[in-house]
Amino acid sequence: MKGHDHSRLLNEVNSQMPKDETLAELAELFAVFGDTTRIRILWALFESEMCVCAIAELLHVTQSAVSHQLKLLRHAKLVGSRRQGKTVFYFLADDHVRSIINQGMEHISE
Amino acid sequence: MKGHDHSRLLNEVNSQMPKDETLAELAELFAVFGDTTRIRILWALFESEMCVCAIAELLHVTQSAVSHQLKLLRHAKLVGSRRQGKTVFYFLADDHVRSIINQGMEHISE
DNA sequence: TTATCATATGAGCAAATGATCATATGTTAA
DNA sequence: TTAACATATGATCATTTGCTCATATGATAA
Repeated sequence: MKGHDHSRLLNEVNSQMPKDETLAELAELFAVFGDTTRIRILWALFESEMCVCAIAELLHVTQSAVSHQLKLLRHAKLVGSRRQGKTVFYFLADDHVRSIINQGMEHISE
Repeated sequence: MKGHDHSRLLNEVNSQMPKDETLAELAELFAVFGDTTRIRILWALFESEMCVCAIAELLHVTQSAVSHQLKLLRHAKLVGSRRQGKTVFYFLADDHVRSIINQGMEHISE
């Protein structure tokens, strides 16, 4: 046998681990938070809903870039949108977004 | 002038935004959570501290891969380590890790 | 209808990322 | 000291990611 024995610990820990599929989903969710542009978009929406071009102006990035990132945020169900004439307004989907970001802020401010 | 006017909203939102540097730090933190291998490592450490080779065995990944990822987790201050003889034990650094992961789990289980 | 504004999206590219392999470092026992 | 084990790390490579450009779609007004 190679290395020392961990079988007892491994069994114990293994029995408490969620399915790999779940953990992959979780990682995917956090990956969405893991980009400066997207974090800045989310933070902007803390304050109020905004249309795409306002977000682009605010962050000094292309409309295209914002639109691409909003697509990701939508798929992760972190933001919702409503159309009003030509413009589309985006808003935070729910309060998990705030909670998660707040926890993150607490961690880095130490 | 191009597009419609947002100056009032932009000023309002802008005044509430943290520094770009802070937001970048935040994104970097979440990026660490944004990988399946690292999430699985963190989850394993929920249960108890573990040495590198035990983690590698548990997750069926190379010792090298685990070691590289642990380095990232250490730099993000998500895990700590202690040496005991030849083996190094890793453990969760604090409870923010649990809170953040739990919030994430809540979001995806809906 | 056409023109214009607002947003979405596909293609292409440069940069970042995660795994592997080989090797280095650190620790203990013989 | 040497041998064996445990961990760390540098180099390399394939994949992923985020941006830009060009263009498509959607909506309104003239």
